[in-house]
Amino acid sequence: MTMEIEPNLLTDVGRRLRALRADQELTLEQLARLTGISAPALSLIETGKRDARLTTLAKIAAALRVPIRTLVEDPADAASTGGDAPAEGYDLGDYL
Amino acid sequence: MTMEIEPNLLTDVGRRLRALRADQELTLEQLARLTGISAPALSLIETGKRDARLTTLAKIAAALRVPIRTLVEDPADAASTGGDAPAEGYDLGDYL
DNA sequence: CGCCATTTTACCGATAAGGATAAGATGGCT
DNA sequence: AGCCATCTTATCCTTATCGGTAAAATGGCG
Repeated sequence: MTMEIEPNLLTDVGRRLRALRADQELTLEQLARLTGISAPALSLIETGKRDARLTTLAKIAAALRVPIRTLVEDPADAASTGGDAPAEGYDLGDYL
Repeated sequence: MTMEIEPNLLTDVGRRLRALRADQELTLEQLARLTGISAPALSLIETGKRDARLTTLAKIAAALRVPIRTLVEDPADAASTGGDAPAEGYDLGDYL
């Protein structure tokens, strides 16, 4: 029951990224020039095979003119989480 | 006015992370055990000296029980961006 | 079918992430 | 002042990102 880091995180981010790029009708080559990130690297990220760094995601988000949040999080999930509240009330016991 | 990749992105993320950790009164050591990320690595991220990978941020967010968005984006900025709309209407000309 | 754009995969080299450990800072406390 | 917890910085090591290039899939379209 040890909640392990959502194995499809990278796949989901990749799917969203590809959808956004498709919306703006950009090729990997074009997005590569806009971001300074090579097309092969973008391909790996879109297919969920690469664990991109934060600044890499930021460059992509900037080029696509969307907030980073759009790449990183499922909009539906963002609503369910309520707002921003730290969740509170769960004790770590003496595990620490 | 050419918005260049926000040079203080890492610093901002670090500040938010440290604030969240302080709220839950966790030491770097404790967060390190919760995330599997070493305390020195966490320190570098919090001080904006390290460009963490997406899965690293995800592990931290999970341990702190907040959505990744909370670490990555300023809540004020999230409001100003409107919602999620791709911004549209800006032509790349024949730059591509 | 062949061509061509787009994407994927595979290599290379440089740079950086991340764990481990240990050594300095920093700060609070008696 | 000393002690102690916490945080920072430094070093070494393994592994991964990322750009570049080139080669292989993939997919239209005539």
